Parts: sequence; structure tokens; C-alpha cells
Amino acid sequence: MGIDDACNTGLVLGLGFSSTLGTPSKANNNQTPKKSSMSMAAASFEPSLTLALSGEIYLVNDNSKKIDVNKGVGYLHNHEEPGSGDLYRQASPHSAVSSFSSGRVKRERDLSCEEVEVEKNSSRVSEEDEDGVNARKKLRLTKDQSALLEESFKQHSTLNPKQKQALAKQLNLRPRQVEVWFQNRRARTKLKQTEVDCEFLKKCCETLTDENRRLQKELQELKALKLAQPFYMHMPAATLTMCPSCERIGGVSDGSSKNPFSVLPSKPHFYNRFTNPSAAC
DNA sequence: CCAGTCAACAAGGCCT
DNA sequence: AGGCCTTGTTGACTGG
Repeated sequence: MGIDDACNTGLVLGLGFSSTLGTPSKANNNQTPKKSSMSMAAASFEPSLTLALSGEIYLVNDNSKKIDVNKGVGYLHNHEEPGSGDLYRQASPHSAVSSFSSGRVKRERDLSCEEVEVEKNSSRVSEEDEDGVNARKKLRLTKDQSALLEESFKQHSTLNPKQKQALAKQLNLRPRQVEVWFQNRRARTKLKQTEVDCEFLKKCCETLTDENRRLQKELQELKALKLAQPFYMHMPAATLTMCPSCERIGGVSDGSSKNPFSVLPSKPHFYNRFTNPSAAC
């Protein structure tokens, strides 16, 4: 919208794509195709005239990933061999949260009864390590757990409470963990999509810039041509007909005709592009 | 629920 | 080989 408004050139530049652009669906995001989805978008990108930046192409801020590294370690962690024994391993959120000096307590209070019940059945790291210091080890889901979650996510990217509960039970996780996993999964899918879209729009922009440059150049040439024939300057441009090969204005070359345009075919064979509005800047 | 963020952790590269 | 650093991933949290 803003783009069209901003460019009041009267030229309508267009860009089209030969193959499907389609906002890549969730189905494309199965199991982190990494950049594959992006390359797919790039591969399907076949610039041609006529583009409307329709509603389905949405501009996004590319909040490029920001990774915080080398931060001070906020937690102590006890080292429990991943995969040892239980499928399920985790630190108690109770202990973890309560150990925060920064006061991350809210979520703790939110732990519902249902979750507590499930938690009772879960093996977990003890609330305190042997030094009596609260510990928190980051949970790493096992392959099986991840696979099941992914599978479930493919079916529905959001869960109702029942589904959440069932999945949690199946995975031997707390419902809250399942919920968080889905939240993160949705967010990261979206982020990936945003990156793909951003890349796509960059390419659009490049193509349109090129096209615009080309058209500007053509316009200059036409203006120069027009100036070279001042006699016709006062004539309405729309009524002029010019043959690009012989560069003659229709009708005028033949003085015998009353209608200056009668000599040339009624259909201007000027530049097809103008009869085919396609451009937008 | 989402966006933003933190932080644990893994993996890869570089240097000694 | 192993220590350190950087970078990417991901589970978890907060605030709106």
C-alpha cells in the first residue's frame, strides 16, 4: 500500500512469479529443514512483470536472531547423564524458581494441580544438590520425545488442555513443559518463516529496482525522442502513435489524409508494455 | 497465546 | 589432546 502511494509515477511496475509462491505452510517446516525452505522460495522465484504486493505477502521486520553468549551463569547445574535411566529428566521447577535471586516466582504459583499430579509421577532431579544449593539442569528432550512432539505439532500446532494432558502423560513430562515446547515451536516456526519471507522480499526488491531502472532509462529515451520532434509536442500524448522501428508519428507523414492517424494501424504498436499495465514501483 | 529474553548446552574452530 | 571462544539450538520464564 504504502509503496504504491509513495511512488506516484503513473507507471505501474509489476512482478510475477511463474511458480507458486504461497506462504510456505507449516507443512514445510517439518523437522527443521533449516535453510531448505528458504532455498525453496528462492528456487521458485521467477521474476516477471506484474506484481501486486498483495495481502498475502506481508512485510516483516527482520528481527534477526540475537544470541546472548557469555553471560554470567545464572544457575548452578548438576550433571546428570542425559538419557541415563529415565526417559525423563528435569530439574524441579519449584527449586529452580525459588532459587532465583531475581525473583522469578510468578510461574511457580501458576503450577496447577494437574501438573503437580503428573510431576509426582515423574523422576526428577532432587530439589537440592548435595551441596544444598538449588540446582537447575536444562532439560534436553530425548529423540523419542522430540519426535512425538514434532509429530503432534504437525497434526495441530496448538493443543487443547486435554491433548496437552494426554501428550504430557505419554511423554512423561509436565503439561507445562509440553505447553512451553509448543509455544517455542510456534514461535520458531514463525521466525523461520519470517526469514524466508524477508529473503523473498529482498529479491523482489532487487528485481523491481532493476525493472524500475530499466523503465526510467526507457522513459528518458522516449523523452529525448519526443524533444527531437518538437512539432508534435503540443499534441496529446495519448493520441500519438509512433512506430518504434521507423520512428515516425502516425498520420503526419501522409499529408493527404485528414486524419493524421489514419495511415497507421489504429492500434498503436508503440511499446506493448504501456498497453499492458504491469509495473509498480 | 505471543514476543522477547535468558541461560544451559552442544558443536565447531582456533590456538597452544 | 585439550582448553577456550564463538555460534547456534532449545527449554524455560516474564510481561503484555
